[in-house]
Amino acid sequence: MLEFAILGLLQEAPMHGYELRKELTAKLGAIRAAISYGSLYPTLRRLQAAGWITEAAETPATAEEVPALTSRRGRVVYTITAEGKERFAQLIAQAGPETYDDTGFGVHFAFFARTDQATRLRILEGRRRKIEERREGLRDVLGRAAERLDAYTLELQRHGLDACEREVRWLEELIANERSGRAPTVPQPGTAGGRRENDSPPPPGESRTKRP
Amino acid sequence: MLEFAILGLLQEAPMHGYELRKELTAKLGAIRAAISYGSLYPTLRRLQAAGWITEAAETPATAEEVPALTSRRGRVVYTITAEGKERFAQLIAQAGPETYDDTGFGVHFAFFARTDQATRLRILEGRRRKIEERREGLRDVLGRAAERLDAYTLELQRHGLDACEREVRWLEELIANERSGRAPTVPQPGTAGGRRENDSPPPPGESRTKRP
DNA sequence: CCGCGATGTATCGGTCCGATACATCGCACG
DNA sequence: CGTGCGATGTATCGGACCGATACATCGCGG
Repeated sequence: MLEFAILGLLQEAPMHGYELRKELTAKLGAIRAAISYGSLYPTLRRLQAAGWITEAAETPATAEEVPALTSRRGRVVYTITAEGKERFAQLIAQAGPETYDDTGFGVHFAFFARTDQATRLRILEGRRRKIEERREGLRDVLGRAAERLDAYTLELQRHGLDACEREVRWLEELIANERSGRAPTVPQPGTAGGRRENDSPPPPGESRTKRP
Repeated sequence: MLEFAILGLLQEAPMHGYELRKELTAKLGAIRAAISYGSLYPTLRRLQAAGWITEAAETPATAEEVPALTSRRGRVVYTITAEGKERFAQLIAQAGPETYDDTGFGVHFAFFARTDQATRLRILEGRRRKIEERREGLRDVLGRAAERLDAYTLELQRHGLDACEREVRWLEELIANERSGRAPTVPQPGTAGGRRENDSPPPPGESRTKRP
């Protein structure tokens, strides 16, 4: 998961670790708290060893020398390689079961702008299926095993069930949107939120095959 | 977290691993998928080493012998000890930061029936605070950094923000309920669930008269 | 009689987290 | 003028938890 997110982010710009974490936190803030350095740095090292990214110590630039004295520990800037981009595309294409759990889906969704429509659709439907299963499980418990559980546990299940139903509806909207027309956002029916100039999406297809 | 949940469950009845997992899945189904055996068994071993639980191989009962031949691997039944109950009470009392993250809160909430009202209130308020912070973070991103993010990422944030607002409202209700009156459930107008002598939660624990 | 799904115990490698350590920089406050 | 403090920045270590896997028994239907 982290590998996927890092590869995705580095396609937008080279970054150093701290920056990467901030961007990651901003982009994934809705689904997970904050990436830990204890996973970030080892993963960066792993990616580098695999050849997906390269790391380069930031040079003091035009400043002649003065490397002595406090031996300033320079920031390490990571850049994605061609193989890394390939790897990212491959990770998008193959959707394993982990693609549909909470974190996996969230991360994939966050990079939908770099995902082709067919894959988007596939992931959305897989996620819906998974949530529907969870929903059925909760309904079962609330129906059949209700008297075995205490009031607090039941309340928790009810809240979870509600969240499931809500997410299924959200996914339905996204799927419908994705199928007919390629609008990326769900139009908010109730709350008339301003800015409707957003209906024309920036991603007409994924790859802005950027020319270097 | 797993330690907490196991200790809590084993206070209701002794169980073997498979059963434990099923009960755990039923009780926590709203917040996490399913406990893996890869964490369950090592944790049981750890708890046993610490003296919180004891394990006993299920004897073939009255069946004289026949231990030979296929050497049936008996089920291992785990029972909580007095020290284990003490440990559980201690884990309830001390609320660290992990008590308020998604999983931690869910597990604590699932055992609210064994938690005193003051602690329940403290946990609910801590959780609310945490969710409010997450909500503010999302609002910030949606407000200030909106143009830096693509439409899909924004939609994800919106959905997350909605979930936060909903959870805060849910917590508010629970807190209000907890404060005035000791009703364990949000007043569900429709379902008149019998037994209202339940207003005093079972702190003495020990309810299920399990008879082998 | 044979497979297959449920029951049941257990390990291994790997991902990720939380705590911790250490170092630099700019700025507000006394 | 210094002094501390929060943001920036890199990095490691132990531990929690997961997913895959292995193996064994049991009842049931084909």
